[in-house]
Amino acid sequence: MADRLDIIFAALADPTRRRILAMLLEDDMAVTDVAEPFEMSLAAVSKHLGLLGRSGLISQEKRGRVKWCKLEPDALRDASVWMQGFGQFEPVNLDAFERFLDTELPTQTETPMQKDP
Amino acid sequence: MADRLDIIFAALADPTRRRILAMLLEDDMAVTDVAEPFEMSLAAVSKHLGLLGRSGLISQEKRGRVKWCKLEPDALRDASVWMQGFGQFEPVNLDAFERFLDTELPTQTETPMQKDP
DNA sequence: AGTATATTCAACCGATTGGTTGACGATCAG
DNA sequence: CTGATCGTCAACCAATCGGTTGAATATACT
Repeated sequence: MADRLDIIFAALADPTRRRILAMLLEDDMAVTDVAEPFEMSLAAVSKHLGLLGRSGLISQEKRGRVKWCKLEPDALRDASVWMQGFGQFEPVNLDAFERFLDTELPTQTETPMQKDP
Repeated sequence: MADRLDIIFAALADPTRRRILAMLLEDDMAVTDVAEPFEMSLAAVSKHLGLLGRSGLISQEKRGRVKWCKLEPDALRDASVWMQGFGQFEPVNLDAFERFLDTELPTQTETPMQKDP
């Protein structure tokens, strides 16, 4: 019964999940690496990833014993279109985007993943 | 503790609330008139409106005994900017907007409000 | 084979959500 | 004043959410 938009917006309504999406914006990641910077159990993050997967915002592909998580920005298009329906505001704002990156990827002082030696 | 984006996305995650927003896109409305097309109690719709008000997506102004609800599309800008951060997709798509109007304002066969005699 | 790593599953918990109902305070009309 | 209308409040309910823990499964390493 739950509409696709219901699921997408609900998925976006959690800061942990938004942070995960922002992390995946930079690169595909394994579940364990996604979980590393969060102060919660791996199982909790796994649940978040499951929800994101069901919403279509990410895809997950298991290779060997590690499950790779990949951002699927297309899934945001529906939600974006819906919001643009109210859009008296301008489409893209690069300044705002830079602030967005600063805000959503705050203290990336430690590098949880090692892909660039 | 809940971030502004949390509240906005959570507000958008409910089909009743999205439909209310789409209704208010056409015109300001009183609470009772907003509630009319929904198959739920007035109190339930009042709660939805309260949540939308707290999220900033609408404003409410009481004039006499009727409380007028007004869309505040500016509040969507934060969320929109956040989503545009993932935006490989084009900013505005008018075709999609037309489909959006068809989908979100489905059977407007009856006119719940009488403002145009 | 045996052990370590990656991930999920299942049961549980407290808090929140979306809905109901009935009572209630304002405000308007007669 | 009386009565109808507008809207919220309070208490309740079932379902979902975000988290925990411990066990289970599957793959890799040696």
